[in-house]
Amino acid sequence: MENFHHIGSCPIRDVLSKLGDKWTMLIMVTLKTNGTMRFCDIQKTIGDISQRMLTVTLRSLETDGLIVRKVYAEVPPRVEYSLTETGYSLMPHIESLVGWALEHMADIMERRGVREEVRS
Amino acid sequence: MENFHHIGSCPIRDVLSKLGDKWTMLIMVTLKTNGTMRFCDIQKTIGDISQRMLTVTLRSLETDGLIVRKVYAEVPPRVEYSLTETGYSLMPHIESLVGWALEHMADIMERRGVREEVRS
DNA sequence: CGGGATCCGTGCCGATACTG
DNA sequence: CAGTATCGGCACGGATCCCG
Repeated sequence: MENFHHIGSCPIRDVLSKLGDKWTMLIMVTLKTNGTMRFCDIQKTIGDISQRMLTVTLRSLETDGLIVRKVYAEVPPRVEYSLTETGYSLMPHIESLVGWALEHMADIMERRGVREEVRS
Repeated sequence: MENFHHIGSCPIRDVLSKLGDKWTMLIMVTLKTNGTMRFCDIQKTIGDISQRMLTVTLRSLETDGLIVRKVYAEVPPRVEYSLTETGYSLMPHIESLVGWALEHMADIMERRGVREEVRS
């Protein structure tokens, strides 16, 4: 853990720019939990993701080699997504982070004041 | 690791909304590496963070109880920041994620094509 | 069913100027 | 030194329409 930043590339910036967006982690956790899934099922599981963002994020994950996209030549079309080995190797670290969140997020929310209300 | 999402709060969304922004993790890693630091030193270490974003992010981290802010009644003013116990407890999980990034980011960058060039 | 293309609002963040 | 205040760009992401 050196002082990476400031020169070329920084692993913190890299990992955050890839996985720090609104939907990437949610999709990967969903795929890890449910295994291979179809486009529509992922969308229904997450619930409030738009078609556009699901497509965009899936494409990005596929490009990065974290998920695989498998198209079946049928009508109606069927496309299935699943984690790659690399994608799978990321999950323990995420779960570790989620574990921390489950322990401390209640306190953090309380400090910050829950008077932000519903807002949505 | 259940299907948290869609109802009330989701630990993934929580943790990402708190730590997923551009500077939070960088500041925490900096503080973990260097220990107690002054405002100006943090800024110089990170290099390209603006005064505004450093202030805003530090305040947010303080509110969440991840760092402590200690003001000394001197002239010129001196303010020191350091990780709290809670903040410290987060770092191993981050380092674990950074470790993963160091192993796989090169491949990911290669896949994505480094033809995005410099851009900055 | 599983997208692609387009338009557009919001909010993050940077730049700048000023202060105790 | 360590901020606060204000303005504004621009990218992220939502809504909508269309297609094979």
